Amino acid sequence: MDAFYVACEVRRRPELAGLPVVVGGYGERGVVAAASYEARRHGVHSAMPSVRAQRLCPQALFLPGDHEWYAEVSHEVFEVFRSVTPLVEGISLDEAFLDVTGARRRLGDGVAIAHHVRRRIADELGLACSVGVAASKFVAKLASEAAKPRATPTGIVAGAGVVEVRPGEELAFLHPLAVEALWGVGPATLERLTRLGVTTIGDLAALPEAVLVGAVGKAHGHHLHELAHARDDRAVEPDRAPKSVGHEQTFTHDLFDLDACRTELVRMADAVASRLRASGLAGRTVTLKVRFHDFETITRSHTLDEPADSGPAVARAASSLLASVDPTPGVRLLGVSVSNLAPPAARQLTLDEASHGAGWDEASRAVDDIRRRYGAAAIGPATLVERDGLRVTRRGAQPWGPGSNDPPAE
DNA sequence: GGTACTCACCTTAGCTGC
DNA sequence: GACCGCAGCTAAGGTGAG
Repeated sequence: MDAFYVACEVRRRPELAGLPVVVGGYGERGVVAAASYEARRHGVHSAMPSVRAQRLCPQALFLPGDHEWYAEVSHEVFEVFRSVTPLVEGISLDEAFLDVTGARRRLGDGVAIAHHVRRRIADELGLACSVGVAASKFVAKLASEAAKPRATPTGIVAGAGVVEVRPGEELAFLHPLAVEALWGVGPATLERLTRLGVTTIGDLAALPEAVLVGAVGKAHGHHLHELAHARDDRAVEPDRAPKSVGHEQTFTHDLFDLDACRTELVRMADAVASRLRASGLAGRTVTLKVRFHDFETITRSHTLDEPADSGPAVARAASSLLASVDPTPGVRLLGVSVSNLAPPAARQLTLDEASHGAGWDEASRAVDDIRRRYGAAAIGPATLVERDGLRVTRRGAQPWGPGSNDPPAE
């Protein structure tokens, strides 16, 4: 999808069309989640600190972002995808791979299907998207990038909408592209590749695999070598099970004492556990993430004997990990995640569990029920009520940094 | 000077059991 | 008993995508 979050905003507020619009966290620590092409003309792009975006484009309209609305629109988009083929692998709210092999008899070749999907999304949902057509996932992904509109300082250049890379033409398409266009080449890998004189995918393809492995590691090196030669046989996987569920939050002001940290952890653990139960999952490994004032980030993890899916059980594990952390330099971010996921075990409580509050299955179910009826903020851990009134973190409530729900006056 | 949030995957190191 | 190799697990950190 093209500038998806912005497009969602424009869909419900058509007067925003054609304006420089930025969706994201607005506070001092917020970042840009999406920018309209008009804002991109001024150099604004996603993941840029909002403060900088505002300097680059003072006339831009900053919107706080509404994750629930975007998820709703995304659901409609995916319904269109699934009406074309059941083989849809979602990458994010606004991107997906479609294996259309089985739909070709009904709808025509890949390019015809691409136009069909674009037309339906435009007509039925009022949204624009770009489609790449190719025999492998990563070439299709790069082709879709090539199909998108481009913002330049002088204006917005319309994209082709659909770009096809035919079998046999992959290398001619790939090799002139910058190496950082490849999936898996971020800032760290790019620097290592640059030191080897690699700037294009063609340069990468010319490099012996052993040299690449020496520079970026075995798995990564082999993977990049394969991609540079257009070898990618990964199938479209429609039902990928999640491997971890987590919550993290950057605070408007740093925290300096363990009690304050613990209160935040309880809130996050509660939110994570609630999502685990909603997915019918539980997890054995609890990981605490702490980012300090100077951006140094540490993680501490512990693997439990039994999978946990209750707020108190996750909070207890996270809190005991927190005990080894010195918060006095200032904590800007805390995170809790649960991995090693499996369906919750039906089990007998041990005496220790019963006395330490692991028997929360029934209570958790009741909490879920109340939240379904009365909303996420209707009930939560007592610690939070005592401390600062009940605030229950929902997924996406603070999506792009503190202050994201408090935009400047328009 | 300024860096969100969520998730996946890899690497390395240390430990344990055989 | 000490040591080796190996597999499997855990912990911690790093990297990357969207």
